[in-house]
Amino acid sequence: MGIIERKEREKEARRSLILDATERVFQAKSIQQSTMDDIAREAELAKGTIYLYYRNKEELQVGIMLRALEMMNEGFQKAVEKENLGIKKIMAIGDAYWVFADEHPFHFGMMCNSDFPMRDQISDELVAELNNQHNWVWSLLVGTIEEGKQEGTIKHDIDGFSSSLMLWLNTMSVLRMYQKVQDNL
Amino acid sequence: MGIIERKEREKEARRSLILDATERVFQAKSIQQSTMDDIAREAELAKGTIYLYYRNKEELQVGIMLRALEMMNEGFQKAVEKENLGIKKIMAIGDAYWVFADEHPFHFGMMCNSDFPMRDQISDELVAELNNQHNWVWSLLVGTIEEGKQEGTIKHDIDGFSSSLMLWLNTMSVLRMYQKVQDNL
DNA sequence: AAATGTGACTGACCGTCAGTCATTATATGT
DNA sequence: ACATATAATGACTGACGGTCAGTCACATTT
Repeated sequence: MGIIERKEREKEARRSLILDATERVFQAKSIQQSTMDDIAREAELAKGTIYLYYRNKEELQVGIMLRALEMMNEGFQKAVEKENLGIKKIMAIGDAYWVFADEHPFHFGMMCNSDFPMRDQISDELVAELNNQHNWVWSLLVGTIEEGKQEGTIKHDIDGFSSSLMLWLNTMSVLRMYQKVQDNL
Repeated sequence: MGIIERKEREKEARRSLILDATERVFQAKSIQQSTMDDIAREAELAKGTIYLYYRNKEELQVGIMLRALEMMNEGFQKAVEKENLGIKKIMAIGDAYWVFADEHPFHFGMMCNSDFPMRDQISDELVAELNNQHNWVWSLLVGTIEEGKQEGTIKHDIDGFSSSLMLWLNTMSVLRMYQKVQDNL
């Protein structure tokens, strides 16, 4: 049945267009200030239609977070592919991180937004996708550190898990704060 | 005229009691979930009365942020007083920071809340008080580093300003992220 | 001690906005 | 052409942040 598949594609396209509109509105006003009516108007749809594709405003927010994560992970993937040695790969990921935050401040901001929506108001699918993306980047970090240890470019006594955690926490949070400080002055 | 002064004191006490109630409500539910009616009920006042003391919900939030900053700065003050050498003082401040985040997680969370209210919705007095507290802790850091340099316990080629910034960004943001990660797992 | 003034306090009310649902429009199958 | 299913709509609802005309206890004046 090609019809069902076509409908599926169309539905997916709609979802994407709605997210596009949401991004534009969120970027123009703040998230708080943006209303569902704004988003509906921007998407050229009735408000009720939005709710056929996203359960509530928070799902829209998570949808954009997901996009941001995917964009960043893509950048990581490319960064890793360019290098051969584990230690170089880790450094390339670090660079890609800064580049992403610099080139896509809006998406970076969305990605590490701290007033994170309650999980139970979000559809299981979205939560699962979020977890997927998080796991992917996580195992990339841990895996690359392991790789470096095998090659000898990273010391053996370094624990992949905890050093990934520290790397992650540090860059993520410092960048975020730095951005915040820049905004306020 | 003692009456005016008494009224002034009473007004200040009310403000404080309202903040107490707000803290209890914010702690029980999230900030978003808390309604002004909740706070009024908790404070045993009519909703309108709250608005005689605070312009809006966000001022209440800032009020609590201020309390948190004051608490932390007090801890810093005590930490500094216990030590003689500049380098020791800096380390004592670092310890005090961790202790504060550990012992007052709610206030710590409020203090570095990222969905910071728009400044123009907040009374000038509150903004000024916030700036006071920020400046105080800032000059404590920079001053202490200078002190250490004079004594020779901190290297001369260290720039007080930028290293304070890095110290601050690092501890503040790492701690915050760390707390967040702990919350979510 | 009566009249007048003050301002802290109240809670019914308003505008806004997230979210719903009965109705209408459109596409598909026979 | 008709029946059925699916998609889209927008008027409506309820909740919430914020307002304001009115009340009342107490201070001040006459």
